[in-house]
Amino acid sequence: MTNKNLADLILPNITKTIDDLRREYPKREVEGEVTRVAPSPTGYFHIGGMYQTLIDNMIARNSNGVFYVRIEDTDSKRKVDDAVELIYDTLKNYDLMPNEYQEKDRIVGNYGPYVQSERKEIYQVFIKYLIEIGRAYPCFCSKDKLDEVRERQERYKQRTGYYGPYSTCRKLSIDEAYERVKNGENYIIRFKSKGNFDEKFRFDDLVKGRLLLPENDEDFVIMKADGLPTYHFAHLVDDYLMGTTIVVRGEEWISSLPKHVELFNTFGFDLPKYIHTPNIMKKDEETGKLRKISKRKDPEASMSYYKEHGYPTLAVIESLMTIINTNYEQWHTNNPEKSYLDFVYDPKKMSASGGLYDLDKLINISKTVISKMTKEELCEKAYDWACSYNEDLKELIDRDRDYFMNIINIERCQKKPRKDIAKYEDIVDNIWFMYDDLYESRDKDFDWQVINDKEEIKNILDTYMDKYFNIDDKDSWFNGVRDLTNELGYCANMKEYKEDPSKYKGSVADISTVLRVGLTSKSMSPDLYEIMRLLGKDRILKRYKNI
RNA sequence: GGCCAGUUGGUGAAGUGGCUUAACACACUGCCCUUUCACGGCAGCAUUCGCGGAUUCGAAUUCCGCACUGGUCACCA
Repeated sequence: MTNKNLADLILPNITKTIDDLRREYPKREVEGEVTRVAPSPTGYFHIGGMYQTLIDNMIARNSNGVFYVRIEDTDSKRKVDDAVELIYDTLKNYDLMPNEYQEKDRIVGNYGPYVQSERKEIYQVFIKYLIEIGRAYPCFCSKDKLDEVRERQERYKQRTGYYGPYSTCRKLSIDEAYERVKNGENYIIRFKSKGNFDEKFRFDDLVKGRLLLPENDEDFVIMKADGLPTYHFAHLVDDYLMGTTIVVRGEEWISSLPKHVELFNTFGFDLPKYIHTPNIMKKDEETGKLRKISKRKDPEASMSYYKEHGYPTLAVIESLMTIINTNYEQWHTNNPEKSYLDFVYDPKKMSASGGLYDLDKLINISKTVISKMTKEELCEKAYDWACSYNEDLKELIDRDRDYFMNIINIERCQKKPRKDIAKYEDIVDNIWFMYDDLYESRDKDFDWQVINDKEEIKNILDTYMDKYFNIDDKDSWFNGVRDLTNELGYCANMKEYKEDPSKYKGSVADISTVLRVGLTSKSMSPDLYEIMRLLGKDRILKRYKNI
């Protein structure tokens, strides 16, 4: 009995060789880097995935290379329906569609299939070869037995794992292994390691720099009972065949790097370059400590969070850019008119430690992004969002699109536009008082600030309506306010007022506040004159009289 | 517990032996501008770079030890 016999027994249908596959997937002829993002279809798009996608995309674009998506669905237990759709929807939404991918039955690119479950035979060609040369073997150990061994290792403070003296099935003779497979015993395939844990090797990571890691000596699983490969093996086969030159993945993979290195070396394949990205951290509300952002505890870990709340995609991208490359913000302020697409990513400018994802920062960036949009652009985006997430806003825009645009346009067309909207979700709360029906139905807490006396408020509003009402143009309107201020014994000039406040009942600021609160019920609003102009005389008078 | 990595203000961070009295941005506070709020402008916010020791004329930067934080140790990726 030979290894060849064993390989044929385990994988009888595999007739292709690695050379055949090499001919089917020839070496790429691209000048730039080949990157990939490899999500698992678990029905969840993690912010860390978006972060990596951005990096992959930039590297490929900057170098004139290729960026592709590979769906890693070798874990049938975790697979979720429509998850692949969610991945591509998110990528499209952020305008990050790759050069090569596979969506439904459509394959774009020559290195597919880009879904791992459809590549089973390809992996098995490599696995069969390994069995033939005696570098892989079937393992019949049960889960229970493995657990027992691990417990014993822990008890005796040994390293856990299937290595050295613990790799029992490795010692089985070919004849015995052959018989047991033939008899229908359950098994998986393990890699036969030749490494020595006490020997270290150097490894250069593009972000982490030089690492010193122990060689792998574990006979880890490469093919599961369902015939699909484990991540480690799929990584080898796919990234070799698909010609990946830079692998971008989370730093949790560093500890399995020795396995990958041994695998690549065994086949004599060149190792890709690696970027191990730091984890995205968050401050825990309860303990006050930093921790990895969590799928279960933190809604903002999911990309759906940003969509639901109506953050512009550009704002999310830019906030991620600030933690991807520490010099991004500087670059952005120096090149305000350029798109983030023009930025050249540099792995050396990436922090090696975990970066904190700060929602406050996102809000600030988002306000700036929205303030730079034209009214048409904002209206369109807000409307798209409202169609799925906010009936009220959709209704307001449907009712009168121009009126809506006029409202959001207040203090927009100036060198430093107003920044009061961070997300589409905020819009209704910002403008409801511009609509009579909402103004009638909402609970209003008139926030009068300085002048609180009912009689005085009535006096101010009455005098204003009688004598000084004028919204023809901004100057005459303001002059009216000034005259009103003087007549009632307040100071119309802020400088004079500040020199000696005791000489006056108050200032033009106080009068303006009364006019603003009387009209909007809020002490904070965009430019008062613009609001008045949009509302028109009748509606203003009606509201003032009702107070 | 073994192995690997990280540790600079409230936060993201710049920093690779003297240009650092530690940049810049967010947050916060104050002032100014402004008819109010916001926007904007200015200023304040780490006497100090996790702790201890060593090297050096000189250390956030180099070396050693310790502490803490994170990652990993699956037929999950």
